[in-house]
Amino acid sequence: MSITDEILIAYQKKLGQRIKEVREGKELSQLDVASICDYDKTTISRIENGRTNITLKTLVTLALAMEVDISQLFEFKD
Amino acid sequence: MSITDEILIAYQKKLGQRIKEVREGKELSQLDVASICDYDKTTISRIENGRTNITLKTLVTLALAMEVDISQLFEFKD
DNA sequence: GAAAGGGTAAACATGTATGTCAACTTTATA
DNA sequence: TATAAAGTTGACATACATGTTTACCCTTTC
Repeated sequence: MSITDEILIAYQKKLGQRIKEVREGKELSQLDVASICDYDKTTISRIENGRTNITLKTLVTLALAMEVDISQLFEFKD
Repeated sequence: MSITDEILIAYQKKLGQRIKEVREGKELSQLDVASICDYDKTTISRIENGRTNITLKTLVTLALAMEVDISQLFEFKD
C-alpha cells in the first residue's frame, strides 16, 4: 500500500460522500440514480462508499443522471 | 456506440486537452510527468489524446505530479 | 547524415471497474 | 409484528485501463 494508494482511497471516500450529497440534494435514491444510469444499485453503493476507483465514463454518466457538471462533483474540501 | 459513449469520448478529449494545457503551463514534457508519476510516456500520450477512459487513481496521480487540484483539471468549457 | 528529445501508436499481459445476482441489514410505516 | 423501501456486501464474469515493449514520426542540433 503506497502513499499514493492511501491518498487515492481518501479521495475515493470524499468523492463518494460528495456524490451522495449531490444525490440527496436532488432528492434521488440510489435506486433512482441507478435506474436513470442503467446501472445496478450495487454500483452506486460501492461508489458512494469509496470502494471503487471510478472511471471518467461513470462520472459522466452520474453527472448526466443528476443533472450537474462533473466539476461540481469535485467541489469538496481537501 | 451509444449517445453516452459519444459524450464520453468528447469529454475524454476535452479533459486530455486540459491536462496537456496544465502540463505545458508548468513547462513539463510528457516524459517529465510520466517519470514523476512512474508511468510510461505511452500512458500520458493516450490520456492527452482522449484515447482512455481515465480512472480517479490516474487523475490523482497526475494532479499530484503537476501540483494542481483535481478540480482544476475539470475547469474547461462544455 | 547522425543523434537525441518529444510525441504517437500497436500489441500483449495483468489488475480491477463495472454487470449481475443473491442475500443481508437498516429504517420506516402500518 | 410484518411489510416494504433503501442501502450494503460478497461472489463471479466480462470489458477495459494501465504496464510494458517495440517501433515509428517529427524537430532540432551537431
